[in-house]
Amino acid sequence: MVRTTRQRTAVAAIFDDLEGFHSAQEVHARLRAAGDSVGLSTVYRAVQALAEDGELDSIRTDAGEALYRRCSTRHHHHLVCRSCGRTVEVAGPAVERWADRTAEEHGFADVSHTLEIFGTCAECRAAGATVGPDGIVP
Amino acid sequence: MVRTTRQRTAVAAIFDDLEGFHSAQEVHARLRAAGDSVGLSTVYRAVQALAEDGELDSIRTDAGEALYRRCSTRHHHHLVCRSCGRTVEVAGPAVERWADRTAEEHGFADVSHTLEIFGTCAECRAAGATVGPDGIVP
DNA sequence: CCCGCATATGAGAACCGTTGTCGAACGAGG
DNA sequence: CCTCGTTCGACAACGGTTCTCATATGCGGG
Repeated sequence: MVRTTRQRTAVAAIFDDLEGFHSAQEVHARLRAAGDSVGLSTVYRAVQALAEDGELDSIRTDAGEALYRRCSTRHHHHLVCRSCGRTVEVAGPAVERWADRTAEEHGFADVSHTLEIFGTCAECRAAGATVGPDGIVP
Repeated sequence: MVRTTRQRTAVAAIFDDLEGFHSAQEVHARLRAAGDSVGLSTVYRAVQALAEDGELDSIRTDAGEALYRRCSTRHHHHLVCRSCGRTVEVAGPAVERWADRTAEEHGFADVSHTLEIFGTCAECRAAGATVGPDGIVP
């Protein structure tokens, strides 16, 4: 049986006030900062439980860190600046349809997908960030 | 300057004999088993270098482990079975164009993207893998 | 309203993939 | 060959995540 505890409620509440993706560690820090301290293990358990219940969406960074966010009803993706990290939410219904259709054509069901777009934003280019051909910032 | 050493050659060679995605640790174990021992750090460095040179493709599992495989020259994405890990390469020129155009509309340059599609393949469904709404296999 | 007990918590350790360190080995151009 | 900068590799360190286990606490039944 699943219990509704102070801690679980607190973790869920954090995501109500937050846009975008956040790590378990960040949630833990925010709770601690708010004086509503919750153990780190508990935060991990809570975000995992929420993700399993479909209340949170999760992605993994290149560094292998898991990030979560409130699952918005509208599905969208992220356009991320490699240099300053600024994020723009973009929606692409065509991409969704393409992904679902492609998967079904190969006999796959329960289809989901992850899509992230990376680039250098106008401001960072203007600021003279020299970027190599591989997008590596020296 | 980049040197061609026994170790780098050995790592690259491993991927010639292998289909699909494999972890650095697995490569290390295979080399060791073949008697052609290479240090673990070296394997990590080698796969990273190969990935940067575009010779290997990399993805990250849900568990945060990095997997690599020989990359075909054509840009493509992966359709991965959540249950058995089988991968299918899929190409979607429309998606590429959409991603580039969307990024440019927001003033981003040097655009790249990552896209992975997950689902349950026909065989795994037939094998009776009961899959929850979130794709969690019990 | 209270009990019993299964479930949840939390501090810390363990875990595991990955990355850093540094002296030794080695490849390539001279 | 020789020299020198690159690479190797054993090992330690790191960071995110998961496990452990004693303790605390919802919650349904009495």
